[in-house]
Amino acid sequence: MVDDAELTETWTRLMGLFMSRRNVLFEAFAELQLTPPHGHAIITLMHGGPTRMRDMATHMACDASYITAVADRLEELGLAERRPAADDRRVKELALTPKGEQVAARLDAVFTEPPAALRELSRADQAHLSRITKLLFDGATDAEWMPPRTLR
Amino acid sequence: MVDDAELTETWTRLMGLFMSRRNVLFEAFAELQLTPPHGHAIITLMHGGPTRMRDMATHMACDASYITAVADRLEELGLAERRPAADDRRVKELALTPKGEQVAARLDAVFTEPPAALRELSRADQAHLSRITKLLFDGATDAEWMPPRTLR
DNA sequence: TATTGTTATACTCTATAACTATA
DNA sequence: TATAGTTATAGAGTATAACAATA
Repeated sequence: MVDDAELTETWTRLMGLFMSRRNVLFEAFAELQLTPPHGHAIITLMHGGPTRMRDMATHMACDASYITAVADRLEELGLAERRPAADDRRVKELALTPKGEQVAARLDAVFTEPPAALRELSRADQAHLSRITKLLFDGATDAEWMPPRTLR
Repeated sequence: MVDDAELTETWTRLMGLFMSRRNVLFEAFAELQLTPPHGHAIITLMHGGPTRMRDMATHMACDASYITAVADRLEELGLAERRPAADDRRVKELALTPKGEQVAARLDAVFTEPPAALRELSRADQAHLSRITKLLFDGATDAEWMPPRTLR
C-alpha cells in the first residue's frame, strides 16, 4: 500500500541521503580551502577542458567579474592557470594544472560516489533501483530535472 | 547486471532530481525575500515551536549574534516575534506569528513534496522504492545520513 | 564567575559600473 | 560600436569581540 504519506516519506529518506553527501562534498571543499563555486569551476574544467572565462561565467550563472576573482584564487592555489586563446587576443582560457587535475578528480569522485548504503543493497534491489531511477529520469519534465554537474 | 558504473549512474539520476527540488525551494525562498537560513529558521520554529535564540543558534550551527540579525529580519517581515522566557529573564524565545505559520507551512510543503515523476511511477514501483529507501535508511551509518530538516 | 542576547566591527562572497585592449 | 577581461567599489551574509543584564 503506497499512499501519499508513504511517498513523502520515501522522498524524505532520499533527501536525507542527499544532504549527507552534500555535507561530505562541502567538507572536501573546505579542506582544500575552496568555496563551492571554486570547486564547481575546477570540476567544470575537468569535464570540459580549457574554458574561456566568459563561458565559465555563463556556465556558473555569475557575473564575469567574479570569474576574475575565482581565477585569481585558483592560480594562487596552483590549481588552474590563464592561457591566451589562439584566435582572439582579448580572450583568456582557464585550464587546470596537473595539481588541479588531481584535486578536481578527487572532488568529482566525492560527488559521484554513491553512499555506502547503496552498495550494500542486494543485487536485485540495486537493479530495481536502477530501473526505477531510469523511469524517474524519463518521466521528469525538464523543469523538474537538472543535470547534477556539481553542487553549488 | 549492476556494475559499479551503473550504481553511480543510479545515484547521479537521483542527484539530478534532488537538485531540481533544491532549485524550487530556493526560488520559493527568494519569492518570500528570505535567505535559506531564514527559511531554515521558520521551518524549525514550525516543527519545534517557540525556541530560545541560543538553541536556534546551536541548531543552525551559526554564531549567536547572527540569530539576532535573523530574528530582526523575521520580525520586520512579520513572520516571527521575540518573547521573554517564563523562567529566565536573560532568555528570549522566538515564535512564529500566524503569518509566519502560513509561510513556514508553505515552504515545508515545497520541501517535502515529492517530484511529480515519483507520483507517476506504478504502484508496484512506488512500493519497491519505499521498501528500498527504508533499507537505505537502515543501512546508512550516522555519518552518511542526515535528517533533511531543511536545505541550507 | 558564567551565560543570554546585543552591538560594533570586520571579513568573505558576489554583483554593478567604469575602464582597457582588442575586435 | 561591441566584446573579453579587469579594477574599483558596494552590498549582503556571517563571524568575532566586547558589553549589559541576569543567573
